[in-house]
Amino acid sequence: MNLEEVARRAKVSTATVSRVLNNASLVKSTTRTRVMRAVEQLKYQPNLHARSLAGVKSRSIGVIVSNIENPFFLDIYKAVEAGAHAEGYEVIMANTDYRSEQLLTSIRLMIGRRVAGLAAIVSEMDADVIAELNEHQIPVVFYDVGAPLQNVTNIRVNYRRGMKKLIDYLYSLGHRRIGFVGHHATLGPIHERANVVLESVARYPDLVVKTGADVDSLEGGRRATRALLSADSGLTAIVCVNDLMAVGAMREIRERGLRIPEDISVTGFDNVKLSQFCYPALTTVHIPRNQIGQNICDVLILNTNTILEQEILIDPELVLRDSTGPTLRR
Amino acid sequence: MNLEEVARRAKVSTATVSRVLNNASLVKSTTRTRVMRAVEQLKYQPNLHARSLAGVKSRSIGVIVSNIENPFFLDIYKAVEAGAHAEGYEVIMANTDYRSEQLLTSIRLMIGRRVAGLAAIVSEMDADVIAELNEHQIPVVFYDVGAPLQNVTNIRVNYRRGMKKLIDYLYSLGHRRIGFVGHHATLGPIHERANVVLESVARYPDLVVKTGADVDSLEGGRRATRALLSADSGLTAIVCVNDLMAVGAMREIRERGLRIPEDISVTGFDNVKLSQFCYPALTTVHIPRNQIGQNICDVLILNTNTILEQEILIDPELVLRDSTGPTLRR
DNA sequence: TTGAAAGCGGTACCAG
DNA sequence: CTGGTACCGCTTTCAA
Repeated sequence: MNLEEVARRAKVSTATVSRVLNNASLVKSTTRTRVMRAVEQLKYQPNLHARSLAGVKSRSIGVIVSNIENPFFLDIYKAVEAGAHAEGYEVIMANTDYRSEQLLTSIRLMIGRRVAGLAAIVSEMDADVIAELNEHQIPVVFYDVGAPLQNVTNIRVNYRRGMKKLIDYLYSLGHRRIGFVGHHATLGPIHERANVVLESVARYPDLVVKTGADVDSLEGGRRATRALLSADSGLTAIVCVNDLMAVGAMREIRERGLRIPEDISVTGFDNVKLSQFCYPALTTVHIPRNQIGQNICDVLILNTNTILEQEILIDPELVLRDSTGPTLRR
Repeated sequence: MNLEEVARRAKVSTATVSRVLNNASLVKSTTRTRVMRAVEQLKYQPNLHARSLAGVKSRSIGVIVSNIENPFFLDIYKAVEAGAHAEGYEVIMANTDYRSEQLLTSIRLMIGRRVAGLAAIVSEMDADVIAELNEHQIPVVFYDVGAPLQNVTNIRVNYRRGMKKLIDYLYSLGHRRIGFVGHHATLGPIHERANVVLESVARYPDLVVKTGADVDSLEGGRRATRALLSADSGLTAIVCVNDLMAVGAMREIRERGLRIPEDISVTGFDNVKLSQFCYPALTTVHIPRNQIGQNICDVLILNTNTILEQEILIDPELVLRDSTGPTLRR
């Protein structure tokens, strides 16, 4: 089923059919309806590959995320999709599961598809990946990683500030032995969230921090917490790298017969919807996913980046709920 | 950046470059390496649109879901993706948010992309959508909807049985006033899950059922439950159409100062991971998402459907946890 | 207002 | 083993 068949049926040339379909230049209304009817009858759907090959400007952007099971990434994806659809763009999603070879594969796939722009919301990132991306013209937005470069925009959240607020708050509540639950990708020497927690030991000499990590999931949060509490039963607070893992952490704590927050406080990060619906509701730090998604669309589709090589900085704020409280233990 | 540039640099023809890239027919190893080097240096990525246009068999399948925010759909998607990747296929995802115009749009997009197969995991479905799908040759798998047709496979879960088990269990616990929380798409006259609940009134003459609905989300579950309890504070159990909404329901119940399950029992459906991590852990019905995803791949990629127009039936089983218990109220 | 034809970037068949 | 070339389906001048 192709243009030619439609053209034959409508007794016009393929050029005319094409014109009608792209409601472009003047076509006599009688021929137009004739063509429309043929299209209708044949249930013709244009071959999108041929269309993009023929040199039309690409009408799709790519979004690569580290873990689509984490609502944080899903929210950003959905925000991008909403913005893209509003401009008549399609978005192609890819998931890396924090594996950097998969990131490379995904990037190549996107390039192969000739997307108009690419957003990489990932923690794993090699220098050569960035280099490869730079070879191709394509506009890119990085979140949370990546160096400023030609035609790449960096969106970063000031995790440092967010984490600091969290730690200060816990310290003021009397917590002195804190466990940090991360996932493997957050434990590299580059990663702000874990680092801030570790560094706060310098600011508070009487503070003790233990760190643990597992995969980024409910299960992972639970396992990491189990390991942490088994190794040090004196912890009075568990700081999690994100809300998802925090919900897993709470599960483990409850299972040990401990109360939250009376025995142990728990904090998350991101402020995903789930953090309001779990029990107890989670103290966390809000990351504006919608805004991030919108920024991505602005840069990739509207080209609203007045300055290329731009950096968008977001200052996250604390959200106090019921999973944190003063220590009753010493 | 195209084949020709690579060919020129390697001093061979485009045909040869193509051969090397598709590690096909015999190519002298010295030329092969020469080509490889050119590809490497130019960081050449083949244009996938051109490639599929050139008539190679499509290496991608489409998956359309009603609500990607509901982990149930996400799990199926991921299962399909895993199976597809194992066979070297890509999967393109589309989300309808339960809107049937969006379903039509998505289907057309998939056809336009010339996917090798299409899975529609959706509740919303018009007859004309099915008809349109039937015009094109493409193999299709429906979940939960759709009539048997040429080259379409239907996967269905015996919701009837699952729901019956749930209701029987609650009845045996002493519950006589039950609220059902659905989302709009489940309240049509076609929909098994809601129907079974309604029909059970015939089996148990002293049973009273109230139904409510909202959007398929945590929030929706909460709002629907709020409406239900405001209208009838005598309900002793809330049966939810899925786990996501059940978690929302539990939130509302707690907020009213009621205990689960002492005051009100709650049930979910699907047995998503979250149902084990919420508090209290949710009594639910297990739907094997991995198996469904695998079935989809089998049919769409491996063509393991010996009989076309096949129907795969799944019998779901009850999972008892902590959100249900005997009624203490009358 | 419409048609003919030249690509777009690959693949694969046919010669050599 | 390698090159030439005819498509694949659509868009877009250029002419008529």
